[in-house]
Amino acid sequence: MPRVTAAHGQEVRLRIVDAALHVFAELGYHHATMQDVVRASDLSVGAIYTYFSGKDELFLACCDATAAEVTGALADRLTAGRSTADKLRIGVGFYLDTIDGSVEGSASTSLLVHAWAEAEQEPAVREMLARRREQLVTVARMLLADGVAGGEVPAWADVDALAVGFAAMLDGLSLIRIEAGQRYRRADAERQAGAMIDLLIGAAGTQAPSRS
Amino acid sequence: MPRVTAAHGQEVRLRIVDAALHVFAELGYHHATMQDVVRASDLSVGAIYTYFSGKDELFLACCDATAAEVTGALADRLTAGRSTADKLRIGVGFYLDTIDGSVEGSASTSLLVHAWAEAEQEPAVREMLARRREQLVTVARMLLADGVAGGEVPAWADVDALAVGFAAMLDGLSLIRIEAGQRYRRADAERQAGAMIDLLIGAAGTQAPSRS
DNA sequence: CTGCCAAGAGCGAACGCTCGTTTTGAGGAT
DNA sequence: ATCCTCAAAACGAGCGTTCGCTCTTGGCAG
Repeated sequence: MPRVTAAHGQEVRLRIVDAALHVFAELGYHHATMQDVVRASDLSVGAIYTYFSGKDELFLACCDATAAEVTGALADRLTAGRSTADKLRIGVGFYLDTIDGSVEGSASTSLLVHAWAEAEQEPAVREMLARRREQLVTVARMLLADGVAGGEVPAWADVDALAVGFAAMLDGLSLIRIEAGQRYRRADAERQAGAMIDLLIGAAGTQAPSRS
Repeated sequence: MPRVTAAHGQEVRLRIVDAALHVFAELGYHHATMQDVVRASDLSVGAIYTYFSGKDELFLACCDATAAEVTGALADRLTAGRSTADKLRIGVGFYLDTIDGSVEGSASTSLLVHAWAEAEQEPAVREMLARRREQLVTVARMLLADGVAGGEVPAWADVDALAVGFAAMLDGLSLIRIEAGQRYRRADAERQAGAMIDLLIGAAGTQAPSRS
């Protein structure tokens, strides 16, 4: 019979994940040590090992936590947009927020890039990324399909392909953010994604180009 | 006065980099050990340390080597295209080749993703990535500017922003490739990038959309 | 052309250190 | 008194790197 309630257990788990999130995001998976997590969480080694089997499981829990949080919040924000172009811009804005870490509990990009690096070695990480991808692409596809239905996006557009391409661009922008370091300006990223959206909207009502 | 020729030194250096390239690409920067590199190169620990000051310098040399090789080969291939759409498609095709490792001496994506992960901790890695980015974007910008001049790309397009966005999408596709693992199909990636190109070409001759 | 010799390339066992994990014992709630 | 949780010390594996030795090389004297 456990001496503490199950709720308390969840609370401690959350506290650990939250601490680990910041540590992993700042130092990266490999440079971060369990001691760092211990310090950040104000707990002890033993406590962490009673809740997580090891560093890798902890890392996975962090990734899962952010991914869930982010996709949930995205759906909320999208309801605010009226036109498809609006919603796309809101979506981009939100994604850039998560990059900055402005979204509650997510230093998401700094974390994700380490997940991608680990993905080749750790199937569990890869699966987590694949789930995230599916959610991201699904949202994009919905938005684009609505746009086609409303005549805002050209009818000949390959919606499935564009959705993936769009999602890819967003992740690519987050890589650029890393490369830019201090020089990163959010407005630049917004303009770059916006240019793509303009292309989408601007091509509405045209004929499909011939593949020469 | 060196006891061996400078040419021989370069040869050994190349041999080490080549071996390290494969090891890093397969295992990742952190999981790869110097012993792995030693085995792959058929040399000894000492030999490697006479040519490189440490693991990090070796990794950087690998990144530099692929980046240089890739951008060089890209310029070659682009001369084959006639229209801007053609050249863009060739560029995309080439990029996807480097992802597959079809391009000589580059398992480039598997390597780059580890570079991105390290970039936050290692300024030298970040600078290397920034250089690569500049070259990539420059090529894209040139292509797009030509397209505008030739009327293939809408005159109102924000060429600078689109060039960055396009480059971002390519890197994003390589992340998707990692996520997909075995399920990756090159044709899919070609279609996704192609859809973006179609958008660009399809919007030619239109008016700029109003920012509602 | 031939043999000699220092300089430095190549080698790999050993080192020291870090870090993930385990273990043990104290503390507190029941 | 007892059981559970947590803290902290200790462990041991694995890593990058060093260092002293051996072997090879290429200029050079004869």
